[in-house]
Amino acid sequence: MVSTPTTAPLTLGELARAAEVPVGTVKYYLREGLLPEGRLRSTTRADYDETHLARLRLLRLLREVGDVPVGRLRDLVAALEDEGADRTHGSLGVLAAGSSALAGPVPAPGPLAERADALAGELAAEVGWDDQLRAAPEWAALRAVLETVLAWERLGLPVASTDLRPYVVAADLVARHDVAALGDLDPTDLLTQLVVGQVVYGRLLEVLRRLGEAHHSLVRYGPPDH
Amino acid sequence: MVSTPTTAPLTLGELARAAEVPVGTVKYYLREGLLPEGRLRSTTRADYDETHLARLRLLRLLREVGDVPVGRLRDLVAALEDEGADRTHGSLGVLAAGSSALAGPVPAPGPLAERADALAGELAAEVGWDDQLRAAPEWAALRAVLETVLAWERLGLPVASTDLRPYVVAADLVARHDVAALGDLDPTDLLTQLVVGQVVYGRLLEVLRRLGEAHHSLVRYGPPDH
DNA sequence: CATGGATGGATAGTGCCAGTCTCCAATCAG
DNA sequence: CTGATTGGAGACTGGCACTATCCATCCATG
Repeated sequence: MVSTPTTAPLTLGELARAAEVPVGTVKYYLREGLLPEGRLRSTTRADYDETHLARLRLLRLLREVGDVPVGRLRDLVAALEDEGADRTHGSLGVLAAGSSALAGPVPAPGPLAERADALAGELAAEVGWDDQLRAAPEWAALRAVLETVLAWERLGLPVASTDLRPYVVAADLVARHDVAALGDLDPTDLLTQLVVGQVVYGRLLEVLRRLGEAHHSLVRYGPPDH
Repeated sequence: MVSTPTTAPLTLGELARAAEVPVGTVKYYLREGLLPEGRLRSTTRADYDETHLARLRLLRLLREVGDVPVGRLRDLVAALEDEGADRTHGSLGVLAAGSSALAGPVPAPGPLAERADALAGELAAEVGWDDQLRAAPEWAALRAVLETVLAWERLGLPVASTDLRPYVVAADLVARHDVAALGDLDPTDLLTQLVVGQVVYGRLLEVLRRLGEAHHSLVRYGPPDH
């Protein structure tokens, strides 16, 4: 259950230094339960190992690159840990838990829920996504976003499923690749990989899109006539 | 320069009600300069028009859907306004200004900058993006993200340009569509449209990606064996 | 015409978040 | 031996995005 450390144990200070994080922050994460406690060797000495270091690095990555709030990190850590304990869920269960921990709570359905849901259905059909997904929390998240989009329709946002097609196609392309890239790891590492991928490559996609827009504007409007 | 209002003027309270925002918040935006002042009609009466309403709605959308911090909204507003005044930039100029206001400041290059830059070059070549882009702020943003990705390479993140290909392809697909969808509006509206699109469809892309991952996990791992 | 409830404007205060600081007694390293 | 570190608990900070409170008008209504 507890994997055997293969390297020399670290003190809190060393741990902090190794991850390039202030000691105070590490203490804070410990307090918040984001980082499991070290094995206490005396009143003033506790041992941490490379699993702590990996966890700490993960936490920092998610905070710095992904701006993931500490509260959501806690949910994520919960998913990570009760995976270790409880194996009743398959890989999909872990992934689902982790993914929805990252996504956070979904706003309640509003007045446009119906239309949003129908639109979501059209979009999913566009790329042949499974109908079972309608029960997933991700579906609810999609519905929520589509509601906002619909609310803005009257102000000029295009919203027909054909207007949105490129987004689903792009998402499907990326998602297919993401899942294919998941190695055949044990569920915990798999979850880590998924989360990191979602956050880091999410940022990547964002900046690539912006750069792409810059390129295509250049093509359409010509170089700046300063 | 100042477009003529076509509807009856609003008082601050009416403006707030129309946008479903607390009056206090509107006052706050006024203070922060996010919203231009109304035309003062007496000590206790100022008139606002539908341009104020549109602006206010835009601000709320960006904050609520996009989590855009108020500071960046200020930059955005600056881009919006000095577009009105100063026409020396073409459409591209406006778009660039708005886009980088949204993106925020780019972190300084680190030790991996060289490799990141080379990688960025390979990615751009993959989809035939213009070389001039190397000078754009978006390029620097891409470099910054790639640096983080590279920093995580040793911990298992794949990073070869072939691994990243799907992301660029998807980004190009979306960006091409985004730019094509920009109407032939005057520059200010164009900028608004770009910004809204970047934020709203950015969220959309995010949730679609998650849903797509759920679908493809389902395909790969089968339904949950609860 | 009086008057109660806005309104514009200025200033101060709130709640939350993510750390950071300060102490402390215990203990380790030189 | 002794000065620096450590783990641990608590209080404190700074930034952000609002809210709340005041106040001197002012306007709309009866």
